[in-house]
Amino acid sequence: MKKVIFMGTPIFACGILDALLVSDVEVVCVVSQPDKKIGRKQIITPTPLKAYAESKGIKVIQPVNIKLAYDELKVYEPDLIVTCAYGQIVPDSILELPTYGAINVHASLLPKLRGGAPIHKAIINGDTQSGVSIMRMVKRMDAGAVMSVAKVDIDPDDTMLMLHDKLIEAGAKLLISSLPKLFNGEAVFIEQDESKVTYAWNITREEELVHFSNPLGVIYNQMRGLIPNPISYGIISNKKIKFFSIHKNCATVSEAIGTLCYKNNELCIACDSGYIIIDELQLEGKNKCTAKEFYNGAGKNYIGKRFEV
RNA sequence: CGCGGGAUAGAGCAGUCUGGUAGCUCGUCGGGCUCAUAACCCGGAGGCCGUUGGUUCGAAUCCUUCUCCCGCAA
Repeated sequence: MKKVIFMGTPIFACGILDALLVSDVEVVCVVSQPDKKIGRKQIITPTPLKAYAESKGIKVIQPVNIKLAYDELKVYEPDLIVTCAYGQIVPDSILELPTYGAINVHASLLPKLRGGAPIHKAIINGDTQSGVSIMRMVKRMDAGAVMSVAKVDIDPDDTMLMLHDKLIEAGAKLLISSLPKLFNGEAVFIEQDESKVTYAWNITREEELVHFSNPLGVIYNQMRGLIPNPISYGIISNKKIKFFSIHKNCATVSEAIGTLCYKNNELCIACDSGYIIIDELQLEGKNKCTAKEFYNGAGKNYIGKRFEV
């Protein structure tokens, strides 16, 4: 059996690791980012991949800097390195360690959406199709030659989570079907067209703020592209409201843009060509709740007021 | 001790500043109306007001101890 070292960090990587575990290779070691302090209490939390790998009884190492892990990885005499959203640049010395080199599973149709947030950005951009790509790792981020691709359709109402799950499934299948080709030399690597490169950098705080002066479709894409993480928000009466679950309703709008209204038992926000209807939300300082709960309580005071646009 | 909001009926909240009968919108249960309803009308049940100690004739309310939740910042 071929010996594989797997590198990754978030939940997405867990699904890809699963594919390796059911395929005809031996995962000798998992590399993940160091445990980080998370949340208000700064509790040290293992990465999702670390927790998952350990539950499967796989050795996990977490170098602060991957460059320093060369000797540790070398002893495994790997045949292949597979990465997926690891989060550190892996140096050439390590990439050249395995017989078959190093490949990466990336959640976009390269050369589009290189970077750390390809799933979010695909939806925010309003794309109708995305996918996963498996490519050779090189020094530049997500820039290596591509050996296989699987396309996935994005439905108009998909959230980031829905697309995320579709891409895990597609990525897992793609990896399983790609490994044999790689090992028997049938794999064909095609360089990316550098003229068509786009980037999907990590979401910034500013990108989470909804501007209701934007077109309805833009707002809707932004909101669903950030569900369930990191979640979009608006500001009303100097309070922050996070939008956890929403849908939209195209209609003629009589209220001023950004007005919070209650119509037909639904909590909605007036936009240019329709309403964003809120199903679940969270007011700053409060717990997440349904629109109805919000309306029964504190929310009534906000009806008729306007979000900052 | 990073900054701030919060804990009141099954849920979401008001009441706290200015101490004096526990309230609102829902849900739930019962009854009524209706061809019918998640609609409407009437009625009921359901609270140690987060925890500790104090002030007071009297505390959800003022002072105090602790616990937990949330937004931000990292």
